[in-house]
Amino acid sequence: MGRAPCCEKMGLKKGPWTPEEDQVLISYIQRNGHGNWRALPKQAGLLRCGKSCRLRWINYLQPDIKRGNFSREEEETIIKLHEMLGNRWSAIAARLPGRTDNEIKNVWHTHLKKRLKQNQVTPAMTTTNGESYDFSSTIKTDPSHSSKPTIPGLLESPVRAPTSPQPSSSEISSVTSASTSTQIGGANDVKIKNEDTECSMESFPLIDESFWLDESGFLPDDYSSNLSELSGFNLDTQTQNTVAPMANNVQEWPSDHGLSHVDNGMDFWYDLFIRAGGAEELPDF
DNA sequence: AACTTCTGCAACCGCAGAGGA
DNA sequence: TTCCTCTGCGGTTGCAGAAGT
Repeated sequence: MGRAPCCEKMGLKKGPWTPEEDQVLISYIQRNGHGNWRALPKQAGLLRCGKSCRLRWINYLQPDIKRGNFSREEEETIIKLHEMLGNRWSAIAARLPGRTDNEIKNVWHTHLKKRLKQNQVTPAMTTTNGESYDFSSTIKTDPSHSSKPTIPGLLESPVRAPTSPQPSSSEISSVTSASTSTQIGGANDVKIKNEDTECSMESFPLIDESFWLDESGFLPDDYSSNLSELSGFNLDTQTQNTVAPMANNVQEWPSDHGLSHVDNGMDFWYDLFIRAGGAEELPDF
Protein backbone atom coordinates (compact mmCIF):
# COMPACT_ATOMS: atom_id res chain seq x y z
CA MET A 1 0.00 0.00 0.00
CA GLY A 2 0.94 3.59 0.11
CA ARG A 3 2.03 5.81 -2.64
CA ALA A 4 4.23 4.41 -5.27
CA PRO A 5 7.61 6.04 -5.35
CA CYS A 6 7.49 8.26 -8.34
CA CYS A 7 10.09 7.96 -10.98
CA GLU A 8 13.35 9.67 -10.28
CA LYS A 9 12.63 13.12 -11.54
CA MET A 10 16.22 13.80 -12.46
CA GLY A 11 17.13 13.16 -16.04
CA LEU A 12 13.79 11.78 -17.07
CA LYS A 13 11.88 13.42 -19.84
CA LYS A 14 8.34 14.71 -19.43
CA GLY A 15 5.79 16.09 -21.81
CA PRO A 16 4.72 15.03 -25.26
CA TRP A 17 6.22 11.93 -26.79
CA THR A 18 8.20 12.14 -29.98
CA PRO A 19 7.70 9.71 -32.87
CA GLU A 20 11.16 8.32 -32.15
CA GLU A 21 10.25 7.54 -28.55
CA ASP A 22 7.02 5.97 -29.69
CA GLN A 23 8.93 3.76 -32.09
CA VAL A 24 11.36 2.68 -29.40
CA LEU A 25 8.53 1.81 -27.04
CA ILE A 26 6.54 -0.04 -29.68
CA SER A 27 9.43 -2.12 -30.90
CA TYR A 28 10.54 -2.94 -27.37
CA ILE A 29 7.09 -4.11 -26.34
CA GLN A 30 6.67 -6.06 -29.55
CA ARG A 31 9.92 -7.86 -28.83
CA ASN A 32 9.71 -8.27 -25.08
CA GLY A 33 6.23 -7.41 -23.91
CA HIS A 34 5.78 -5.21 -20.89
CA GLY A 35 6.46 -7.36 -17.91
CA ASN A 36 7.63 -4.65 -15.59
CA TRP A 37 6.74 -1.11 -16.48
CA ARG A 38 9.18 0.30 -13.99
CA ALA A 39 12.10 -1.51 -15.52
CA LEU A 40 10.93 -1.12 -19.09
CA PRO A 41 12.22 2.37 -19.92
CA LYS A 42 15.71 1.53 -18.73
CA GLN A 43 15.78 -1.69 -20.70
CA ALA A 44 14.29 -0.04 -23.75
CA GLY A 45 16.63 2.91 -23.52
CA LEU A 46 13.95 5.50 -22.92
CA LEU A 47 14.42 8.51 -20.70
CA ARG A 48 10.93 8.19 -19.33
CA CYS A 49 9.45 6.79 -16.18
CA GLY A 50 7.56 3.53 -16.33
CA LYS A 51 4.34 5.24 -15.58
CA SER A 52 4.71 7.49 -18.56
CA CYS A 53 5.54 4.53 -20.81
CA ARG A 54 2.56 2.60 -19.59
CA LEU A 55 0.23 5.52 -20.15
CA ARG A 56 1.60 6.18 -23.61
CA TRP A 57 1.20 2.56 -24.58
CA ILE A 58 -2.28 2.13 -23.16
CA ASN A 59 -3.71 5.40 -24.39
CA TYR A 60 -2.01 5.78 -27.70
CA LEU A 61 0.24 3.06 -29.03
CA GLN A 62 -1.67 -0.16 -28.45
CA PRO A 63 -2.49 -1.70 -31.83
CA ASP A 64 -6.20 -2.07 -31.14
CA ILE A 65 -6.78 1.53 -30.21
CA LYS A 66 -9.59 3.06 -32.20
CA ARG A 67 -8.80 6.65 -33.03
CA GLY A 68 -11.04 9.38 -34.28
CA ASN A 69 -14.38 10.78 -33.33
CA PHE A 70 -16.83 8.90 -31.24
CA SER A 71 -19.92 7.71 -33.02
CA ARG A 72 -23.31 8.77 -31.80
CA GLU A 73 -23.88 5.25 -30.57
CA GLU A 74 -20.64 5.23 -28.64
CA GLU A 75 -21.53 8.54 -27.03
CA GLU A 76 -24.93 7.29 -25.99
CA THR A 77 -23.37 4.16 -24.62
CA ILE A 78 -21.03 6.28 -22.54
CA ILE A 79 -23.91 8.37 -21.25
CA LYS A 80 -25.85 5.29 -20.22
CA LEU A 81 -22.88 3.57 -18.67
CA HIS A 82 -21.95 6.74 -16.84
CA GLU A 83 -25.46 6.91 -15.50
CA MET A 84 -24.99 3.43 -14.10
CA LEU A 85 -21.33 3.40 -13.14
CA GLY A 86 -20.48 6.99 -12.40
CA ASN A 87 -16.96 8.19 -13.10
CA ARG A 88 -15.59 4.70 -13.42
CA TRP A 89 -13.92 5.40 -16.69
CA SER A 90 -11.98 2.19 -16.88
CA ALA A 91 -15.15 0.17 -16.36
CA ILE A 92 -16.86 2.18 -19.06
CA ALA A 93 -13.87 1.79 -21.35
CA ALA A 94 -14.02 -1.96 -20.85
CA ARG A 95 -17.36 -1.90 -22.63
CA LEU A 96 -16.15 0.18 -25.51
CA PRO A 97 -13.56 -1.79 -27.44
CA GLY A 98 -10.74 0.31 -28.78
CA ARG A 99 -11.50 3.25 -26.53
CA THR A 100 -9.41 4.13 -23.52
CA ASP A 101 -10.52 5.42 -20.17
CA ASN A 102 -8.62 8.63 -20.79
CA GLU A 103 -10.32 9.20 -24.11
CA ILE A 104 -13.73 8.51 -22.64
CA LYS A 105 -13.03 10.78 -19.72
CA ASN A 106 -12.03 13.53 -22.12
CA VAL A 107 -15.04 13.10 -24.33
CA TRP A 108 -17.27 13.14 -21.29
CA HIS A 109 -15.85 16.36 -19.96
CA THR A 110 -15.63 18.13 -23.29
CA HIS A 111 -18.80 17.02 -25.05
CA LEU A 112 -21.22 14.82 -23.23
CA LYS A 113 -21.47 16.69 -19.96
CA LYS A 114 -22.31 19.83 -21.83
CA ARG A 115 -24.83 18.08 -23.99
CA LEU A 116 -26.55 16.57 -20.98
CA LYS A 117 -26.62 19.93 -19.29
CA GLN A 118 -28.24 21.47 -22.32
CA ASN A 119 -30.80 18.73 -22.47
CA GLN A 120 -31.41 18.87 -18.73
CA VAL A 121 -31.43 15.14 -18.27
CA THR A 122 -33.13 14.25 -15.04
CA PRO A 123 -34.65 10.82 -15.44
CA ALA A 124 -37.27 10.55 -12.75
CA MET A 125 -38.26 7.54 -10.79
CA THR A 126 -40.95 7.08 -8.23
CA THR A 127 -40.93 5.01 -5.08
CA THR A 128 -43.85 3.34 -3.47
CA ASN A 129 -44.38 6.32 -1.25
CA GLY A 130 -44.62 8.53 -4.26
CA GLU A 131 -41.27 10.10 -3.74
CA SER A 132 -39.63 11.07 -6.95
CA TYR A 133 -36.04 10.19 -7.60
CA ASP A 134 -33.73 12.06 -9.82
CA PHE A 135 -31.03 9.66 -10.96
CA SER A 136 -28.59 12.34 -11.77
CA SER A 137 -28.59 13.58 -8.22
CA THR A 138 -29.46 10.53 -6.16
CA ILE A 139 -27.13 7.95 -7.58
CA LYS A 140 -24.47 8.56 -5.04
CA THR A 141 -21.21 7.09 -4.09
CA ASP A 142 -21.48 4.94 -1.05
CA PRO A 143 -18.39 5.80 1.00
CA SER A 144 -18.21 2.28 2.35
CA HIS A 145 -18.08 0.85 -1.14
CA SER A 146 -15.53 3.04 -2.82
CA SER A 147 -17.01 4.54 -5.94
CA LYS A 148 -19.98 2.29 -6.50
CA PRO A 149 -23.11 4.19 -7.27
CA THR A 150 -25.98 3.55 -4.93
CA ILE A 151 -29.58 4.52 -4.92
CA PRO A 152 -31.21 5.28 -1.58
CA GLY A 153 -33.53 2.54 -0.43
CA LEU A 154 -32.20 -0.09 -2.80
CA LEU A 155 -30.19 -2.13 -0.39
CA GLU A 156 -31.48 -5.52 0.42
CA SER A 157 -30.45 -8.73 -1.21
CA PRO A 158 -27.55 -8.93 -3.60
CA VAL A 159 -27.96 -9.37 -7.31
CA ARG A 160 -25.80 -12.36 -7.92
CA ALA A 161 -23.61 -13.07 -10.84
CA PRO A 162 -24.96 -15.48 -13.41
CA THR A 163 -23.56 -18.96 -13.41
CA SER A 164 -24.61 -19.87 -16.90
CA PRO A 165 -22.46 -19.11 -19.93
CA GLN A 166 -22.93 -15.71 -21.46
CA PRO A 167 -24.98 -15.33 -24.57
CA SER A 168 -23.30 -14.72 -27.86
CA SER A 169 -24.34 -11.90 -30.09
CA SER A 170 -26.38 -14.31 -32.16
CA GLU A 171 -28.12 -15.73 -29.16
CA ILE A 172 -29.41 -12.35 -28.19
CA SER A 173 -30.09 -11.20 -31.66
CA SER A 174 -33.80 -11.12 -31.05
CA VAL A 175 -33.20 -8.24 -28.73
CA THR A 176 -32.74 -5.58 -31.29
CA SER A 177 -30.74 -2.50 -30.59
CA ALA A 178 -32.46 0.79 -30.94
CA SER A 179 -29.76 2.75 -29.26
CA THR A 180 -29.45 5.24 -32.03
CA SER A 181 -33.01 6.29 -31.55
CA THR A 182 -32.74 6.61 -27.80
CA GLN A 183 -33.75 10.05 -26.70
CA ILE A 184 -31.42 11.58 -24.21
CA GLY A 185 -33.18 14.14 -22.15
CA GLY A 186 -36.22 14.15 -24.33
CA ALA A 187 -39.79 13.43 -23.52
CA ASN A 188 -39.16 9.71 -23.87
CA ASP A 189 -36.42 9.71 -21.33
CA VAL A 190 -36.25 7.02 -18.73
CA LYS A 191 -39.12 7.75 -16.48
CA ILE A 192 -39.98 4.84 -14.32
CA LYS A 193 -43.13 6.46 -13.20
CA ASN A 194 -46.32 5.05 -14.43
CA GLU A 195 -49.46 3.80 -12.78
CA ASP A 196 -48.97 0.40 -14.28
CA THR A 197 -45.27 0.13 -13.80
CA GLU A 198 -44.66 1.69 -10.43
CA CYS A 199 -43.04 -0.81 -8.17
CA SER A 200 -41.38 -1.13 -4.83
CA MET A 201 -38.00 0.44 -4.36
CA GLU A 202 -37.65 -1.43 -1.08
CA SER A 203 -37.70 -4.75 -2.83
CA PHE A 204 -35.08 -3.81 -5.34
CA PRO A 205 -32.03 -5.92 -4.66
CA LEU A 206 -28.66 -4.70 -3.53
CA ILE A 207 -26.34 -4.15 -6.40
CA ASP A 208 -23.08 -5.27 -4.92
CA GLU A 209 -19.51 -4.96 -6.16
CA SER A 210 -19.57 -8.10 -8.24
CA PHE A 211 -22.53 -6.76 -10.11
CA TRP A 212 -20.45 -3.97 -11.55
CA LEU A 213 -17.33 -5.91 -12.18
CA ASP A 214 -16.30 -7.85 -15.24
CA GLU A 215 -16.10 -11.09 -13.34
CA SER A 216 -19.82 -11.01 -12.74
CA GLY A 217 -20.07 -12.00 -16.35
CA PHE A 218 -23.08 -9.84 -16.51
CA LEU A 219 -21.73 -7.50 -19.12
CA PRO A 220 -20.08 -9.37 -21.95
CA ASP A 221 -16.38 -8.71 -22.42
CA ASP A 222 -16.79 -8.41 -26.14
CA TYR A 223 -19.45 -5.82 -25.84
CA SER A 224 -19.11 -3.85 -29.00
CA SER A 225 -21.17 -0.74 -29.05
CA ASN A 226 -24.36 -2.69 -29.29
CA LEU A 227 -26.63 -1.81 -26.47
CA SER A 228 -28.60 -4.95 -26.73
CA GLU A 229 -25.49 -6.81 -25.75
CA LEU A 230 -25.18 -4.63 -22.72
CA SER A 231 -28.36 -6.14 -21.45
CA GLY A 232 -26.82 -9.60 -21.58
CA PHE A 233 -30.09 -11.28 -22.43
CA ASN A 234 -30.15 -14.87 -23.40
CA LEU A 235 -32.40 -16.59 -25.87
CA ASP A 236 -34.27 -19.63 -24.71
CA THR A 237 -34.08 -21.78 -27.80
CA GLN A 238 -37.09 -23.83 -26.77
CA THR A 239 -39.52 -21.07 -26.02
CA GLN A 240 -37.85 -18.44 -28.19
CA ASN A 241 -38.26 -16.13 -25.25
CA THR A 242 -35.48 -13.83 -24.27
CA VAL A 243 -34.45 -14.22 -20.67
CA ALA A 244 -32.25 -12.14 -18.48
CA PRO A 245 -29.29 -14.18 -17.27
CA MET A 246 -28.87 -12.64 -13.88
CA ALA A 247 -30.21 -12.44 -10.37
CA ASN A 248 -30.12 -15.95 -8.95
CA ASN A 249 -32.72 -14.88 -6.47
CA VAL A 250 -35.21 -14.94 -9.29
CA GLN A 251 -35.24 -18.62 -10.05
CA GLU A 252 -37.53 -18.57 -12.99
CA TRP A 253 -38.69 -15.85 -15.24
CA PRO A 254 -42.32 -16.02 -16.30
CA SER A 255 -42.17 -18.09 -19.43
CA ASP A 256 -44.87 -16.11 -21.11
CA HIS A 257 -42.74 -13.00 -21.12
CA GLY A 258 -41.20 -12.47 -24.48
CA LEU A 259 -38.93 -9.51 -24.11
CA SER A 260 -38.76 -8.43 -27.68
CA HIS A 261 -39.68 -4.92 -26.70
CA VAL A 262 -36.57 -4.66 -24.61
CA ASP A 263 -34.67 -2.98 -27.30
CA ASN A 264 -31.88 -1.14 -25.63
CA GLY A 265 -29.73 -1.11 -22.56
CA MET A 266 -31.83 1.27 -20.58
CA ASP A 267 -34.93 -0.77 -21.24
CA PHE A 268 -33.03 -3.65 -19.79
CA TRP A 269 -32.44 -1.77 -16.59
CA TYR A 270 -36.04 -0.91 -16.48
CA ASP A 271 -36.90 -4.52 -16.94
CA LEU A 272 -34.49 -5.57 -14.24
CA PHE A 273 -36.13 -3.07 -11.99
CA ILE A 274 -39.58 -4.40 -12.66
CA ARG A 275 -38.56 -8.00 -12.23
CA ALA A 276 -36.63 -7.46 -9.07
CA GLY A 277 -39.63 -5.69 -7.67
CA GLY A 278 -41.82 -8.73 -8.01
CA ALA A 279 -41.75 -9.72 -11.64
CA GLU A 280 -44.76 -7.68 -12.42
CA GLU A 281 -46.25 -7.62 -15.83
CA LEU A 282 -44.28 -5.57 -18.21
CA PRO A 283 -46.24 -2.70 -19.60
CA ASP A 284 -46.35 -1.64 -23.18
CA PHE A 285 -44.43 1.48 -23.87
C1' DA B 1 -2.69 41.04 -38.45
C1' DA B 2 -2.38 40.80 -33.59
C1' DC B 3 -4.14 39.60 -29.48
C1' DT B 4 -7.27 37.14 -26.34
C1' DT B 5 -10.25 33.53 -25.09
C1' DC B 6 -11.95 29.01 -25.70
C1' DT B 7 -11.64 24.10 -26.57
C1' DG B 8 -9.81 19.53 -26.99
C1' DC B 9 -6.78 16.28 -25.63
C1' DA B 10 -2.35 14.18 -24.20
C1' DA B 11 0.09 13.64 -20.28
C1' DC B 12 1.02 14.12 -15.41
C1' DC B 13 0.08 13.57 -10.41
C1' DG B 14 -1.24 11.43 -6.40
C1' DC B 15 -3.91 7.93 -4.24
C1' DA B 16 -5.21 3.24 -3.27
C1' DG B 17 -5.41 -1.79 -3.96
C1' DA B 18 -3.00 -6.13 -4.92
C1' DG B 19 0.43 -9.05 -4.09
C1' DG B 20 4.98 -10.53 -2.79
C1' DA B 21 8.84 -10.67 0.60
C1' DT C 1 1.22 -9.16 10.14
C1' DT C 2 3.75 -5.55 8.28
C1' DC C 3 6.19 -3.33 4.89
C1' DC C 4 7.36 -2.38 0.23
C1' DT C 5 6.82 -2.22 -4.71
C1' DC C 6 4.12 -2.21 -8.72
C1' DT C 7 0.12 -1.24 -11.17
C1' DG C 8 -4.16 0.95 -12.26
C1' DC C 9 -7.38 4.55 -11.71
C1' DG C 10 -9.49 9.13 -11.59
C1' DG C 11 -8.71 14.02 -11.23
C1' DT C 12 -6.23 17.69 -12.98
C1' DT C 13 -3.04 20.39 -15.68
C1' DG C 14 -0.95 22.54 -19.50
C1' DC C 15 -0.16 23.03 -24.26
C1' DA C 16 -1.54 23.70 -29.08
C1' DG C 17 -4.74 24.97 -32.31
C1' DA C 18 -9.24 27.13 -33.28
C1' DA C 19 -12.35 30.72 -32.83
C1' DG C 20 -13.57 35.26 -31.65
C1' DT C 21 -12.67 40.27 -31.16
